[in-house]
Amino acid sequence: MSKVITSRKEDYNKWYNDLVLKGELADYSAVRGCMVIKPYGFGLWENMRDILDKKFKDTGHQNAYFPLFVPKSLFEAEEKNAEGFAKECAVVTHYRLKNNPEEAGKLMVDPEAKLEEELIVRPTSEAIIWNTYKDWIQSYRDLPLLINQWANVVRWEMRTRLFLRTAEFLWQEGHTAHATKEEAIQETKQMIDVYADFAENYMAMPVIKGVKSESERFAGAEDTYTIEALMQDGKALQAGTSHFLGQNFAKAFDVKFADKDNNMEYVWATSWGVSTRLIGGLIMTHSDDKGLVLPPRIAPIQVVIVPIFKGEEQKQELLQTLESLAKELKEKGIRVNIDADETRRPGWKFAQHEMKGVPIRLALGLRDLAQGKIELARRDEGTKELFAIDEVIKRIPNLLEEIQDNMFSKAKAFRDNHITKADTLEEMVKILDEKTGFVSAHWDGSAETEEEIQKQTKATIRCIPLNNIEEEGKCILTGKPSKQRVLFARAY
RNA sequence: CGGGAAGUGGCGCAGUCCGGUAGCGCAUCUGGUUUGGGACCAGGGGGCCGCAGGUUCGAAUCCUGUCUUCCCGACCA
Repeated sequence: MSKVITSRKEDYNKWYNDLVLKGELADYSAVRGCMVIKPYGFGLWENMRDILDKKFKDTGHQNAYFPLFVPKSLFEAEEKNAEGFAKECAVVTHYRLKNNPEEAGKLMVDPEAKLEEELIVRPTSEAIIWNTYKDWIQSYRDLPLLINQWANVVRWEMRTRLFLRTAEFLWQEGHTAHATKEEAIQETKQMIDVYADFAENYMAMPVIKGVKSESERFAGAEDTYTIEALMQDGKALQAGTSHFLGQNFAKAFDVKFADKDNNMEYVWATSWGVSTRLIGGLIMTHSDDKGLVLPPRIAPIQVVIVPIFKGEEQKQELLQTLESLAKELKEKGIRVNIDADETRRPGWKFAQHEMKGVPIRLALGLRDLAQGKIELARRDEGTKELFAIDEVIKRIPNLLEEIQDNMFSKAKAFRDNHITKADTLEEMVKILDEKTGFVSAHWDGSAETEEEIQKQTKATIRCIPLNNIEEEGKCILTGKPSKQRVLFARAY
C-alpha cells in the first residue's frame, strides 16, 4: 500500500496521475478534458472488453451500433433523462466551415450552415435507441430485445480526471426491452451480478452490490443498481450501474407490443453500463508507490522475460532458452513478452515493467543459466525467488492465479476494514475524516435527510446493500425509525 | 460556475521582482567504455519564451487584452 495514501489529497491525485502517465496507460490530449489511451492502456481495456462481451453474449445479448448524434427533439422526449444530462451536453449547431475573409488561412463556422435542429452528442443512448426500438418491436414475439453497444459518449464535465471523469469516454451500454416488469427487473439484477462477478473475479476489485437512493438514481430510472468499490484513499467509486427503467422510455417513445391476447402494452426497459472508469478504479485499488499492479487475468502482459547479457553472443545464447520457454508459456495461453532490447539496461527494464504493473517478471543471466535456474519476481508482493527453468514453466499458471487471489484478498481485507458502523453524526464525521471508507448508518429514507447529511458530512449514500440485514434503529440525523443501515461515503 | 496557480526545445523546470547575447535536468543524436535494480565519459542537435497589442534604443522579463491548461471547491459515471 502506498505511503502517499495517508497524505494530502493533492499528493494522492498526483500519485494517481503519475501512475496513469508512467504506467503508459494514457496521456492528456490536445482536446480539453479528453485523453489519449495509449496502446498498453488500450490493451488492458480490450482484455476487459473481451471478457465482458463474452459474458453479455453468454446471457443472450447481441451487439449493435447506434448513431453518435441525437436530434434534440428525440433527446428531450424522456423529460427526466433529458433534464439530468442537459447541463453537460456537447451540441452540434453547424455542419460546415469556410475560409475566414478577415483572416487569411483561418477557418470560421459558416453562419449559412446552421442546422435546423441541433444535434446532441450522446451522453448516453437511451433516446436514440428507444426511438429505434419503436420500429423494431410490434409483438410479444419480438421480446425480449437484448442489445448491447460498445461506444464512446461525451459528457462535458466541469472538471476532468484521467479515466475517472473524461469528457469523452468509452463504455458499453446495454439496452433491453421486456414484456413484463418482473422479467425486466430480473434482467437488471442479472447484469449487476455480471458486473460484480467481473469486478471481483477479473479485476480483483471487491464491490458492494446495492440499490441507489432516489437522489443518486439514474435520470429516468425507477431503480438503479450499483456496484460500489473502495479506493485506497478511502473514497468510494461507483464502478458500474444497472437500471430498471420501468415504462418511462416506452411511454416517451411510444414503444408498444401486442401481447398474446392482442392487447397493446408498453414494454419494460433496462439499461446498464460500465466504462473506462473501471480502469481508474483498478489503478486506485491495487497500485503502490512503484507503479501499477495489474491483476493477471486482465493484464496485457502477464509475464515479462528480461535476459541479462553482454553482447550479441550472450544474448543469442540466452534467447535460445528464453524463446522456447516463452513458447511453452504461450501454449498454456499465457501472455508473455521477452524484453531483449539492447539499448536498455536490466535495472531500467525492471523499473519500467514494475511501473506498468506486469504481474510476473523472469530474469535470466548466464550465471543462472549455468545452474539451470531463473529468477522470478512477483509484482504484487515484490518478492524474488530462483527456480529451476523447467519447474518455473509448471509453476507460472498457478502462480498467476495465486497473485490474482492475493490481490483480491488484500483489497477485500482493506475494504472490509473500512466499513464502519456509526450511530451519531459526530461519529460519522470522525470516521469519514480519520479512518475514511464506508460508514454504515441508519437513515429515515427521505431525500431531504440525505441532502442534509451530505451538506454536513460531504458524504452521500453510496447504496442500500442488496444483502442487507434488517435491523431496527434510528436515523442518524432525524432520529426517525429505520429498518436497515445504508452505506455512506465520500465518493469520486 | 466560484477560488488559486501556471504557460520558456519532446518532458520537467530556472530565469521575470531589478529589461541588456535564452539556461539547467531528463530525453534525443555521434563515439567510446559498460550491462544482475532506473550506467558513465566526451562531443553535438533542437526553443521567434501561449497568442495579440503597447511602453522602450532594447522585452521571456514591464503594461493591457486574450486563449489554454492544471489544482481546490460545487456538479457529475
